[in-house]
Amino acid sequence: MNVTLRQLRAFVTLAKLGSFTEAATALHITQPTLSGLIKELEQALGVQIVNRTTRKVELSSVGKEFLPLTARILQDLDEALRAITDIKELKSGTVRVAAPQLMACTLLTDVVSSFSQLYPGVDVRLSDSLVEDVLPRVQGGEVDFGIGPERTENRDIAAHLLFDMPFVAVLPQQHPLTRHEHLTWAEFLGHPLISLEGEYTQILRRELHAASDQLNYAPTKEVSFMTTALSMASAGLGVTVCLPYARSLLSLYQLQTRTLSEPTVRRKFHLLVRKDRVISPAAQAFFDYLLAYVAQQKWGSMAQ
Amino acid sequence: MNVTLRQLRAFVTLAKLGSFTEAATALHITQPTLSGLIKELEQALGVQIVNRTTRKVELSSVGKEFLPLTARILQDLDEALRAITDIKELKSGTVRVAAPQLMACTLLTDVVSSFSQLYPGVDVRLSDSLVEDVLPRVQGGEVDFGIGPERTENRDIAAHLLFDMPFVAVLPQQHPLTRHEHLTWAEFLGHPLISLEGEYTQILRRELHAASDQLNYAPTKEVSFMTTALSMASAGLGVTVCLPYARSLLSLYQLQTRTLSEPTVRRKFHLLVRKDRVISPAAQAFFDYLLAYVAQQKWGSMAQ
DNA sequence: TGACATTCATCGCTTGTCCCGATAAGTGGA
DNA sequence: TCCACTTATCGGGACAAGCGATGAATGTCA
Repeated sequence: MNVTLRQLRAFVTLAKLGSFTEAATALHITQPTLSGLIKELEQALGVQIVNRTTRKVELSSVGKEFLPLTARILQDLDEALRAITDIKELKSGTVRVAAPQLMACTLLTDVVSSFSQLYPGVDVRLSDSLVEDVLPRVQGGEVDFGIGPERTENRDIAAHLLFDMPFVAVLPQQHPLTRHEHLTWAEFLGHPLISLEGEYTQILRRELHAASDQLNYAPTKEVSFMTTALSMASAGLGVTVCLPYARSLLSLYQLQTRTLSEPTVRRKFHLLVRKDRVISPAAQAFFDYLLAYVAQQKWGSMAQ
Repeated sequence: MNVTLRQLRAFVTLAKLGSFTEAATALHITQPTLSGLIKELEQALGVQIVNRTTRKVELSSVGKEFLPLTARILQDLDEALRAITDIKELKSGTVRVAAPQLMACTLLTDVVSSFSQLYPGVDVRLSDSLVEDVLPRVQGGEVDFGIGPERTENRDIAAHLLFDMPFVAVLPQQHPLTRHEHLTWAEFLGHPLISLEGEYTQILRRELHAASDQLNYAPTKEVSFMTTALSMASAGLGVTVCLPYARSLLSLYQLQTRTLSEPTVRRKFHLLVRKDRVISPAAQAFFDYLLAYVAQQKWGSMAQ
């Protein structure tokens, strides 16, 4: 016979109320059942812990030693369950998200700030990463999920489409091109161009070239981070292209955007989650919130 | 559905071993049973705590939070059970005994010292009391049991006979009476007598007088404690009577004892226990030990 | 690429045990 | 000595726990 939680609860309640009948009522069991539980507990312990006559119930000396120990155990258990409930109900918890630097400082900052108002107990940790670092961080379990552009299929990672949006032209205020409501790439590429080092530029150049031999995506300046590119554009050093999710930063720099067509070049971004992991309730909530947030944005109208 | 200890144990073991099959073996249950236990626990908590595929088992983020809490609870429970076992096996525990002062410093000191060698973990606390304070201390629950002379029947207190022994004469060395092997009260009472104040003397006088008009128990000195009386007798200030259980003290004072007859006056001492209480294993052990110790003494041969 | 080995999940079935109601037994008070 | 009240015991019915068999998923090796 083994000690059970029910027996311990019975014992503590009995000790507190000093009566089998009352304690049984409090525990929502019958008095014979409680009697049996205490008896079982005493058998399991091998010692009598309650001195009882039909008139009086009191703890034996062993029972007096045992009571605080059990009371503490039950209290700790309740606390543990409450901790879990808090996590479940998003009163506490942590979400770790890896996202490219530009997204971290624009879209995600917006989302995090409104999510945090809704769930003040949840700690959202943004890991602003290089694009190529997002996937490893998800795979390594450093973060609950990541956000990244399209990737080759990965066995371990599930990808949920977050958005699919077209590149827009980014122009300083008063730039001649701002006179046009819409731009074509051909019109746009005639101006000094700031772009990013690496894949970003190469893939874009390839796509444009594939659409038309005439289109030559040839940046005059290349920097590492889009924030730098935007800053430079704001200073009148050139034009650049980016995705409309960076809206908040664009307006901060007082930059204008225009849709770019012929061709329309789109980028998909995905939420990346490890398939073998169930993410925490907080992470799940943020995940859902992010999807809903993005869904209600009208990126199409971003060309202001 | 409620959380059970078995579920928690299953969870902790599973977390430690990282495999349902292994953990099930360790817990001496089958794998499907363990599977069910974890499922129940997750249902009870309302959250998934283990991410599992057929190839890998690992804790979810919630599970990682829950693990230390449950591990601690189980550890505390084990400790509590061990504490009870220790008490049961007399590796720890406390005995509180109330006894008259003379008995505390003689018989009981001897018993306690040999009992303590046998059960070093048990703490025996002697409460050396006035004879009339023993019973109240037992009744009030201050002590596990008491030792006292015969009393009127008491509803709440059970009395176990500890011993029944005759008064002996206590003589300084070289006292003229030591020449006799045995004494009669008539011979004895002819010498300067030291006795105790109160009931002790009065009852004795009454008993002797009832046996023979000739016997007049008339102390020349009265003190409060037998230890004082013995000390005075040792100094040659008179003779006194006491019960042979004080053997160790008598030999310390180098006092001689002689049996006293015509009449033989006896005193019973009892172990006094509250009827409504089950005493602790340590107290029970000491109780038994004391009875056995006394039983093997040959008080009759005390007249050296 | 496919068969195999391994591991966890699911499903009936049996066994046991848990709890309840009824009732007995014990105790203090009138 | 009876009554009121409290705990202990007992028998039966319902429920659940655990087992074995089986299914499903996944990594491995030929």
